[in-house]
Amino acid sequence: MRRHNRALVLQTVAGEQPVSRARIAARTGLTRGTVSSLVDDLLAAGLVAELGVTRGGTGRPASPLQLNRSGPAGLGLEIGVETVGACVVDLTGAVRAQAQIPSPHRTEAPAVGLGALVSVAARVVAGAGLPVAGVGVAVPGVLADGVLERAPNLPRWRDVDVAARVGEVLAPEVGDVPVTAGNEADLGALAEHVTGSGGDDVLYVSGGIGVGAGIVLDGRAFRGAGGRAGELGHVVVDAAGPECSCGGSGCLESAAGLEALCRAAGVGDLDALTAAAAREERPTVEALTAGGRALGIALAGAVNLLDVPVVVLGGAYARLGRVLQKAVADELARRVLWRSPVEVRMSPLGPDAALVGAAVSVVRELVRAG
Amino acid sequence: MRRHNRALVLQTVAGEQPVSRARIAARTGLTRGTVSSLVDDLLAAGLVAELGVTRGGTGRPASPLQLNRSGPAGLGLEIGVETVGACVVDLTGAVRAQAQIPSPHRTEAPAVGLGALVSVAARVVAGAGLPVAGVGVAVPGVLADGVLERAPNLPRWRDVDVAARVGEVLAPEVGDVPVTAGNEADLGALAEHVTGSGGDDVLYVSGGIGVGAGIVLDGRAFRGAGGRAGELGHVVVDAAGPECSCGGSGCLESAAGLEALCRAAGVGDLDALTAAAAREERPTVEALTAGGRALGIALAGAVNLLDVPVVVLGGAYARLGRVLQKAVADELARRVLWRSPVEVRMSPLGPDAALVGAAVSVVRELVRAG
DNA sequence: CTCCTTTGTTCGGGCACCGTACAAAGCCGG
DNA sequence: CCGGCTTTGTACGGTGCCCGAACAAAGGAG
Repeated sequence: MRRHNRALVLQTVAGEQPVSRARIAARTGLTRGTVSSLVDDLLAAGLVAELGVTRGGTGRPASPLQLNRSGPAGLGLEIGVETVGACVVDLTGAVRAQAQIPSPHRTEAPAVGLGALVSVAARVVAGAGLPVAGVGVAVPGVLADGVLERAPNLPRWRDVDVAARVGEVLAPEVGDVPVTAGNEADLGALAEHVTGSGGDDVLYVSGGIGVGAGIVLDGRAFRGAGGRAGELGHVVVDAAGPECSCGGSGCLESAAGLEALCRAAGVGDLDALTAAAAREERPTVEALTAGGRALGIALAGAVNLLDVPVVVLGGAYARLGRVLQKAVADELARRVLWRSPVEVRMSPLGPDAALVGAAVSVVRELVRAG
Repeated sequence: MRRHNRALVLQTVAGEQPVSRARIAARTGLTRGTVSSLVDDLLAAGLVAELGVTRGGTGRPASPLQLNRSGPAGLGLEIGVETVGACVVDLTGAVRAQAQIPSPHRTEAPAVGLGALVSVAARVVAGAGLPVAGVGVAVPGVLADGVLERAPNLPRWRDVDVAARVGEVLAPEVGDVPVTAGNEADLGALAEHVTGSGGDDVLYVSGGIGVGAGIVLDGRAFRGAGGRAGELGHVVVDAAGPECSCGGSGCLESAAGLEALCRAAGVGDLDALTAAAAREERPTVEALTAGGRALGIALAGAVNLLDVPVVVLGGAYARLGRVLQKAVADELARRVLWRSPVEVRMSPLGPDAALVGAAVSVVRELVRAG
């Protein structure tokens, strides 16, 4: 009960800072006295801090409160296909330290990757100088209860209990804090939702060799009954299209995955594709237009089904500029049933979204729990 | 606070009846004393009833509680394309009275339909003999805040505030009770979820001239940010397919809508199609197989996106038998990424699902609120 | 017939919130 | 320069509601 109200107060602070005790009382419906008492708890726990600055108006100046930027922080980790990364965000969600190093997970066993993860995490934690209250790990694959069930690009990690293993190797660094693992696209969606100052419903698409979607509904990540929601890559965009490794045919990945885009544009990798897109070379523009159309078709289906007002293009897509964005937006405008336009944004976080999202998921949970 | 706990107790009774006070206490974590006090409230409100039967075991016999079948009931209404219907369900969700009459909404103004609705509602309410605590209205169209925003098959009802209008005309019959309006497919999904004894996540597809989906996530109807979620009919199943009235091409409706199925099978209407399907006539079987494949493609996309374990085929589809079900299930098995099979059920409620769902939504809300 | 088990009720104790009253601290007008 | 005004934050009694323990009730087992 008190716990609930403490969380309510904390969320109010998070939603509008700086804010006075009196304003919190007005917003939550609690009494000023009750709020004072709850705020005392939060101050003692180090979750909020008092500014002390008394910028005037009429009446007694308020004593403004905000989330404690030196308080407990979240450590985000990412296990990419060929990299590991780490970042620390404070309670406000601001990134305080970040680093990334290469790590060949396709060829090396998980133990090697975990070693790399520890080293980069240690550096980042030391750099930030904040107490770590929890760890989030982003992984490109399907998780069930923290166990990696399916990860096409991380074959040696199959059936690894990521959360548990990371917790073990990281214990010397950060102590015995809760570790959660999440899908890369889901966490990317969360990051875009939080930093994007967007609404409470976002469909985030992470482009890469695979195409995954993260869904934020009503302000929280939606993972489905089995934690596997968001597999957009194998939506059918052309029933007559090529066979796919998934057993179907005409999947989105075959038309708008990174490999298909590179092949159609006649370039070797994402960097070359990005450069060619920036120069607006003819075959690349055509390839991106065709891929964007396919993506738009798949997204239109998802938007019609979920009624989401904002679509964010992230991952590799974030680097491919306006040609892609326009093709997607055109197709959405044509196929979405309602007239209020669906907004198509390029991800401002780009390839860091998942990493930041992993860290943000931790502090978000801290704030939610009070 | 007390309200919250009262609701908790009521939901426990709803989840497992009959049930003793002591068992409720064990389940909820409250004290037996507290539960007793809360149950007294619920008895006074007429929401639960005491059975009085004391079937023995060891120890003092319990006094079993269950939802009051004579207590407040929900009135469900449906405005179909050419019919109006009404039904009353008691607190347990059991249908206590039901009726349907024709009403040509395509040609007549809403006022005429409302008149028909009142007459059928009055009959059903009298037949059930229970106090009506609320009204739910199912409508085949997109609603925003109770206003019918888009309803292709109900052109004269456009922009009508269904909930408000129904509330006005029904006030003499049932008094001043809350009226809510909902999409037909959403309410159908709710009904299947509640009666189907299924899990908390269901994707319900209502086949007809249009194809709509109702989504139940985590035990509650999901309507999306703008209340328009579930438009499955215009998912693309074949980019090269025919143009559609929605502006796109190759939409599911063009391949698996009722009109397409009839045309492909060479029959005139749903009744003929149903009969031909029952006789397993060759062209009909082929038409249903092709339609079922298209439906399966669209559903696979939705399932991959939402990770829903159960798909229910309802509306007209409920009458089309195993041929359709098999084609859908085959396509789902092929295209859904995870190996745990997606269950494909035929709706047991059939065409009544939306009507029952409208009534169920009312009592569900009563139970949720305590 | 007596004991035992389980149920439902009753009664003090305490926690948390509410309402009100009061001190604090800066603006504003004379 | 100073008193009123306004708004903020704190202190104190009152109340609602839940918990824990003790107690009466009601039937089965030996």
